[in-house]
Amino acid sequence: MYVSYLLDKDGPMYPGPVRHSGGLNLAAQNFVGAPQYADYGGYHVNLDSSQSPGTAWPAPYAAPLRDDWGAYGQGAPPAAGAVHGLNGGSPAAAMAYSPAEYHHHHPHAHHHAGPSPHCSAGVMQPLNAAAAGAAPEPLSPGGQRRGLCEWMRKPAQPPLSSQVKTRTKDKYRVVYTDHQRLELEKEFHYSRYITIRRKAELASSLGLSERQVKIWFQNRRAKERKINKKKLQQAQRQQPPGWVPPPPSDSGRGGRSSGTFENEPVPVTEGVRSGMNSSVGMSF
DNA sequence: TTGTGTTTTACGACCTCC
DNA sequence: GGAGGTCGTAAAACACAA
Repeated sequence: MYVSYLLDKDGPMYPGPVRHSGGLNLAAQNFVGAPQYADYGGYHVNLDSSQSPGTAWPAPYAAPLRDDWGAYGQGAPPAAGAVHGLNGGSPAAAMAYSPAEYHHHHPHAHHHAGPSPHCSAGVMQPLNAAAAGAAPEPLSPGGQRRGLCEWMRKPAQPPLSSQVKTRTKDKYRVVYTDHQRLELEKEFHYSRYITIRRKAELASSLGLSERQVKIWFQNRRAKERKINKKKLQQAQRQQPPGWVPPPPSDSGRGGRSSGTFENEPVPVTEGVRSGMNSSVGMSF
């Protein structure tokens, strides 16, 4: 699950439909060895502090910060491939990046143990091909898959009036591009709680508002909780009678540090809130 | 084509922490 | 008081079976 839903989807992009039927040849698309994501629920915190936080991300993140609805309609992500399209070389070169690279670009990357799935995978979309007007990917055998780099070909358009919506309007939600979702998933994979800095960077690079990024992470955590809950229920059904499930890790609503996950890093955002638990979630 | 179920954005309410 | 957390939910987008 998790990123896999992106990978096996890769359907039409915004503003078109996003999902497509059936799990398709995702590995060949964006990742090598995409199944590594399958268990990133096993994520845990790596306190190895030898990984010094990187500095601010390089120049590709030049897209202006937007807020809220103003972000909609940014069809094409930044040509630089936003987060990980690192160089201007061949697509393959652009797609590949090493854990070291990741650490360089992800100040908080040291939160994560071991090589990153998608780092080790080492293959990403040829992000920087966008500017070159990459040719569409071949269709999947199922014929429903649209081009992998579909989003690349979408011109940056001003928000249509129909895209600038409030909830009270007839159409109030947009569908994120696969690229946006992929980058968000990647970030989530590295840390379930995004820092303020990373949120700003990601929002800028993806053409989303910080609010959207924040809400995406909230929803993503909720999704994971839902999945974990389902797994737990299934496990309970398989337990012998009398088996007592572990107590819930937390309760309640709200609260910045009330983390409800087992093994959940403390929700920390940025050093701004200096008094926060710095042992886990805070890296700088 | 349509009905139904699931997933994805987005929000409000409520909470905790600074 | 503000920021950001969870929880619950609305509604669009989508998948899929009939």
